[in-house]
Amino acid sequence: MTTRAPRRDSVENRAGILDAARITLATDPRASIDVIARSAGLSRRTLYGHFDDREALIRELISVGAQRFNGIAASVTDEDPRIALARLAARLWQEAAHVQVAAALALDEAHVQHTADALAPLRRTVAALARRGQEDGSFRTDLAAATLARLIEEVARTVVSRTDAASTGAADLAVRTLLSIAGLSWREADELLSTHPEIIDPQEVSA
Amino acid sequence: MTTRAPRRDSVENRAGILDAARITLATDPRASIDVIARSAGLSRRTLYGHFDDREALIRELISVGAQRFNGIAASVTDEDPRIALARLAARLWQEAAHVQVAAALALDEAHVQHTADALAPLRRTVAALARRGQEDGSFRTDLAAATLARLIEEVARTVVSRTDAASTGAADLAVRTLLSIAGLSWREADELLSTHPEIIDPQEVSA
DNA sequence: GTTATCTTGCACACTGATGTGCACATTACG
DNA sequence: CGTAATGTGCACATCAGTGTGCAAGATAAC
Repeated sequence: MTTRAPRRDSVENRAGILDAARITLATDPRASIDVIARSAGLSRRTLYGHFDDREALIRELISVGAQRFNGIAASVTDEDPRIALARLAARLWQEAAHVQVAAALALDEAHVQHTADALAPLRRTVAALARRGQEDGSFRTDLAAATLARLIEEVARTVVSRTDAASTGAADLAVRTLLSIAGLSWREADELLSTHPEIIDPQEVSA
Repeated sequence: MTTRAPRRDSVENRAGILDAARITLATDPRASIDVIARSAGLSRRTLYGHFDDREALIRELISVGAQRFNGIAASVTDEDPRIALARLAARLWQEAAHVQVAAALALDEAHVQHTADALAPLRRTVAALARRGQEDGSFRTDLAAATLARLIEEVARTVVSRTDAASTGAADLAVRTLLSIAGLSWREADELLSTHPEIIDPQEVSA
């Protein structure tokens, strides 16, 4: 009665489905199961062997993605809220492939709740950042901290989902936009990014 | 063979359907024909008497809304690009009821093209504004004019569609956000709005 | 090489939505 | 009032998508 180990191809296929779903749903959040399965090189029937439901597939996608995000949020420890925000935006941007689905699914009425729950840690990070930024005078204070945090989230989602991730300078644009929203003048943001070039292009550290 | 004049109730019902569609689709861009018809107090069958198609209904919705928008864009004639942008944002915001559908439909893959075409004049206005703002040094110059214009559009759409239009200060938030995106520091935006309170609250002119 | 595990195609039942035809009732218009 | 124009309910055909059952074939694990 000793259960056999799961087959290698099976495990790969499951991962393949998640990849395909990530890519496909980023463009069209309501792509059919068939399209997803085909784009993973599998049959629709097989997909149902790996996931009970469309729901199940999407929930897993969200959960896995959210973990990634929350991990990134936790990894940003800069004292200066301006730098922290910039770095957070840049790191999330590097995860573009993963971010886009999240951005698309976050608007889907059916998954709003799950997404919100899964991203709670990230949201807390942003909220704390907004508060700190206001306290030390580097962020705008014409909006309540909560409002500012919300605004940052929404604009981040927009920039991520409505920008061609491949285009050059996209990460730069995203970071600058968020700093503007936080209340920095564009010159200030510009100066900040000149002083810390590694934020946008991590490879430049040693250059 | 002389055709009779169209019945009054018929005309009213047609308008009622458009209203209902505007309200319903703003929340859920893929609401069914049945839901729209019912919410207009009519039967699904009747709706098909007024519009050939779901397509036809939506296209008319977009066309009518776009005319409104373009009209507003044309009405903003301030010399100062900062004030022009603020006023444009505020006026569009007052049209919240109409704006929300447009914002929702603009993302719908099936109608992107039509929406884009219909809103071309508004888009041109924004583009010109971005250019002028950069030339006279009041807007940011770290982004190309075209990029800035695009960014303004996208953020505007986000703010409009993701804000509770009824909440107090929502218009204020929208205007401030767009000025930030344009490159103004929040203090500058704050000062601008203090100097021109009529931008956000047109009733205050005589107060 | 056996065998359990996977994949596949096909048929099927089900659902929600679209668009149409038609007969009947209702109502505004002249 | 008479009539054309509208609204309504119902049946129907169609379509796309979901999820399941099953038998046959392929293949990785042991």
